Amino acid sequence: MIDWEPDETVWQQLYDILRKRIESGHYKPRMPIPSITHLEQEFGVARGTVRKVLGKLKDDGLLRAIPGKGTFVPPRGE
Amino acid sequence: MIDWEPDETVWQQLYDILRKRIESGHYKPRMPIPSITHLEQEFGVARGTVRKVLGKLKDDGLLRAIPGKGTFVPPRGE
DNA sequence: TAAGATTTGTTCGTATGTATA
DNA sequence: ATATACATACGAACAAATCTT
Repeated sequence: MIDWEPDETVWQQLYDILRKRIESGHYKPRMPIPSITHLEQEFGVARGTVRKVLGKLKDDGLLRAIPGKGTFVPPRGE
Repeated sequence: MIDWEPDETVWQQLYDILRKRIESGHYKPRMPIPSITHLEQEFGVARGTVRKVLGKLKDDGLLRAIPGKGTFVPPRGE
């Protein structure tokens, strides 16, 4: 999934992948996405890289994190 | 704060600034100073530059870093 | 009530690559 | 060539919130 001889950086590629999963409905509103630890393992990247991407998606309003619970796709319009 | 057409290098200027903050008591003993990430943002410099300066202040005995916790001003005499 | 597991959040430590002067 | 400075990316430890047993 991640290209290790990249035109784009790792975090940019991961951003694109997760954004598509949200916008395509693969990750559904009101549902938690996989945990940071799970995403690290799924994509073989470091925690910091995952957190950087999730931070940007939060800035975009596409995700909302709740400490101790998980990271959610907000319901539409909220 | 940082002069971008410098007589001194960026890291030297940052060293002077942080040293003054420690010696003036602006950063107090037993208290953590702002994180590396915070200092990056406060001064608009790169992580490597902050780490270079903190490394020198540690060599001087003016700071002590504890992984996962923070970077502290040691109590006097310790 | 207490203890453990899970999850997000934060921190320092380290390495590599690129660009510039 | 060397030093400066930036960005990226890795790892590890610590902390706090939440939930379950």
